Amino acid sequence: MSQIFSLSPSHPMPLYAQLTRAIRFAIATGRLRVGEQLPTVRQLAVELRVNANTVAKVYAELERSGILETRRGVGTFVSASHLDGNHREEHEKHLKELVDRFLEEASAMGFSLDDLLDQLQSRRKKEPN
Amino acid sequence: MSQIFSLSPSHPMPLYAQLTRAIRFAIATGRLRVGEQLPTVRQLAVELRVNANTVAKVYAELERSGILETRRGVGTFVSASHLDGNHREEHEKHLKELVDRFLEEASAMGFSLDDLLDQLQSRRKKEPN
DNA sequence: TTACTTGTACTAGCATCGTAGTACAATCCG
DNA sequence: CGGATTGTACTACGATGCTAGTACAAGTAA
Repeated sequence: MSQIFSLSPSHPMPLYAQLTRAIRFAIATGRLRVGEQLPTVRQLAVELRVNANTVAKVYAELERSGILETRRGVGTFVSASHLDGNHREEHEKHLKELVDRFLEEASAMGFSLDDLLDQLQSRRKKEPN
Repeated sequence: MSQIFSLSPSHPMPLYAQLTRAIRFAIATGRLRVGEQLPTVRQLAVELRVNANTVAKVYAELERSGILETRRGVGTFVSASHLDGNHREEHEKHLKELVDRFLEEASAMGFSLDDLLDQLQSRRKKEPN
């Protein structure tokens, strides 16, 4: 179990945000499965050369989001609750919010909804450009 | 010419960013037309209850982006250059970058490209929801 | 030239935020 | 019980970033 996640201290995005995103991504893509245990806060802190508190904050935040569960003295695990209907609704809401922000930013840059759709469509097959 | 732009000091987005976006938006939507003069840095600073430097920074940044032109002792104006081919290419590049960030964030949240497309498609006619 | 208007440079203060350090609390397991 | 392991609370430091203040520079117009 080496090199689970990787952080870039030089990157402008704060460490805790990088880690949050990495964990979410790992779960979303199935690299971390429901019920699986995550590394200990101290363990992960050492591996990532980061303070234990930073990891703890991330775990706590993800628990509030309902995608992790933590039991003291035992560890932190991938929760199953993010699969049920209630959380899927929340998830949908987050998608809407993300798209809202996206549209706002785009329109401030002078792009129309169709510009965005075109650009997104062009990503369907080919990665490059 | 009152209430050109409006800023929310309480909003988490910094004032300069709010103003930048507002100006870009005004130009993109035609509320500010090519060649039109913007308020003086001091004028606008007073109206928005903001320091003149804040406005100046925004004007300077927008000039670097090529969408404003400023002449000392005269004022600041909407540039015409953002219409020509060269700048349209830059603009296209920015769209790609925006979409890149968007896709990254979305995938970290577990959404697929198709999820995004669906959500965007549903915005085509109706605003609500 | 001189007074006036415009944008600009430089600085400092202030707030916010991210991270680390240290000490604490809950749980497990022998 | 008692040691070990887990997550947690609290604090403080450092860095960054935003904004304001003040003084300056460049251009205009009489």
